[in-house]
Amino acid sequence: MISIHLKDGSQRRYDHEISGKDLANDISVSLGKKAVLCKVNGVVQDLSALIPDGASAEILTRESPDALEVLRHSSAHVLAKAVTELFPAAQLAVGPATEDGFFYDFAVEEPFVPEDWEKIEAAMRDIIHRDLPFERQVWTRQDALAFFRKHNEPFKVKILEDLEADTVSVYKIVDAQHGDLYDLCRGPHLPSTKFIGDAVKILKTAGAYWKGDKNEAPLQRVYGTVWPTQEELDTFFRRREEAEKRDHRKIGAELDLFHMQDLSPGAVFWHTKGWTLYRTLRNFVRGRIEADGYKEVNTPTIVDRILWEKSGHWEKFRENMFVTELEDGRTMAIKPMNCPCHVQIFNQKLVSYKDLPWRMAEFGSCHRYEPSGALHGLMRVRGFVQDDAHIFCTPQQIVSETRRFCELLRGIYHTLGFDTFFVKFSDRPAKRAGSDEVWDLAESSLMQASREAGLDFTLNSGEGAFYGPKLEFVLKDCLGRDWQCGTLQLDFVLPERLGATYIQEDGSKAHPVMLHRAVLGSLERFIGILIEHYAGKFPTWLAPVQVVVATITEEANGFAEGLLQRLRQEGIRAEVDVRNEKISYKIREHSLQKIPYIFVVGKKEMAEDKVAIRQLGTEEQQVVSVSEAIHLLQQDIRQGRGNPLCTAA
RNA sequence: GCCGGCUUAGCUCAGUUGGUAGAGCAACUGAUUUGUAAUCAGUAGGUCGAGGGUUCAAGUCCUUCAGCCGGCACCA
Repeated sequence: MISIHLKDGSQRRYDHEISGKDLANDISVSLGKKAVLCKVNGVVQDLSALIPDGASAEILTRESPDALEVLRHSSAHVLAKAVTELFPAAQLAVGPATEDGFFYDFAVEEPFVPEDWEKIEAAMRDIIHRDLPFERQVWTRQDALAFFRKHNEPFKVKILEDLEADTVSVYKIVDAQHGDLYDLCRGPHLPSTKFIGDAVKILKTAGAYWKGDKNEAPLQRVYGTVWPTQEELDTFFRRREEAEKRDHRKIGAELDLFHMQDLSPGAVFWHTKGWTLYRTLRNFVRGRIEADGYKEVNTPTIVDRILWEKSGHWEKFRENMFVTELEDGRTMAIKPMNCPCHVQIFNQKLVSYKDLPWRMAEFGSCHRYEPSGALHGLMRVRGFVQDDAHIFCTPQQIVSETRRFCELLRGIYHTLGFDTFFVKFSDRPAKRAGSDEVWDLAESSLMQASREAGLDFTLNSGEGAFYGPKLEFVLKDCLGRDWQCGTLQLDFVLPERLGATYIQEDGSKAHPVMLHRAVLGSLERFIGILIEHYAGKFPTWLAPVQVVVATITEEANGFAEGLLQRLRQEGIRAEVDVRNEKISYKIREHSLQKIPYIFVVGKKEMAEDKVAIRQLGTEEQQVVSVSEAIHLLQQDIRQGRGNPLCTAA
């Protein structure tokens, strides 16, 4: 006996075991054929699934949020069908739903070109309109193996060979006209292709490898997106356009913040305004960490390979390091990270347990020879500065230091305009240093510390650093995109490898625990994120130029210059515009440059020792005395964070 | 690094079937002294990413390399 709760509030009871077909008929009647899926005991199923006795089931339409993944997965199957219709030689690999769409991987003789996208999309629409049923079948693994071998689908065969189950479910898109498509799949799927609807679009194609391994077969991946309604599809594209408008590479050029060029791929030429932003951000973090008990240091950029061999980086990251041979035969590496250098400072004196925790910070300039294909504006560069620090402490201090770090991080993110972030816990990777016992201890310590710090985290299995487990702090920008920035890594390995010790209370020596941590990650990347988060409209305290004094006529030039001096004396980043141009022209130009304030001065203001203030994003003006104007500006700067101009799309 | 695409003036782009480059904005010069998102006129600006090849002739076709873009892989 099961009861089904329908969306319209009514309830249906069945006193016998029923099949999805019964259910579909029944629901079709009661919901006017809108039902496409059911949720049984919280799990989304298609209507062909049997519903066990005593199950609680709920009917879903394709518009239900629970059905979104199914909608996308079914679309991936239709994509597979479209491609096999157009390219009969294509072999199917896998095709899952993604965060905002789906893809399918194919082995094809010729890579897809953009002209193919339209053909594929048209074929998909045709399949959708032909309304072909999805039919679930259960086969023995042996039958499935035989079938896919016979039909020359080697990837499906590989999947089956790796499976242990005796039976597998196979979905068939029934198509008497052009041939059925059988795909190995757990499901669930929509009842038929028409339920996918018209809000579907092929986005792009890309190269990929079977199982993501470049030693395996090369594949062509076709990406698409699909939404329950056209409106949602439109919103999706509007969002992408908004993200494109905010692209830090575009805004960086428009606002004259920085440039990059072939001469040094993956390195930044910071222009004055960008560098001002950079220094402002760095000094802000510097102030926060100094207040939190960190001691800043600075270590060499070029260091003998011996150190990197000891730390283990040479073995693991040799290919990603810039290396130089000296005349005397020594091999030096440009430092890819700061930790081994910090240990050298730690090792320069005899450290007592009383000196711990020692919070050693560095705005460390690092260089990594990243693969050319990985470079992406400021987001992934070869030369960057980390807001790095290493906390040398005792095992007993791990919890309190973790908690302390989380508070620091929360405060910094808040001031920078990010209130939402989440945490990932990454445990031991396959390739690692240190014994399993050490890893057991490190993971449990960090886990406990995270809990006690009140962190809500998700597990990111196998993604830890080679020397220890890590926490990753991922923030969300005002477009809802995720950016991994902060990190806290627990390390029992490096102190031992590099011979770091301190004297314990009983006079014996012990290796300290090392916490690697960064809040922003890389200054370069974080500025990229800030640019996109604020769309270039930085809060006043961060803005490279905070105010422009703009004159209306030449007569006011002297007054404007005087005002400029006064503003600069107050520590305000001010510029003056005395060009022979109309005021509307100047307003337009400085507004496009996202200058937070324009102080307009003409004859009237000069006579009364006043300024007309115009704030970015508003059209009103306020005429106030010069001292009041400075006060208002300083108040805004002090207020720090916040920016009403940063609105989500 | 892999797959695909792209590279023409400072920027955004156009350039027909191969016949030695064009627009808008910016820049510069002059006029204009202006009241809150573009004043007018004129001038100048290009080894068409770099190298090699095909051709009477290459921005256009072929090829090698570099960089960039979108993914993949990588990310201490």
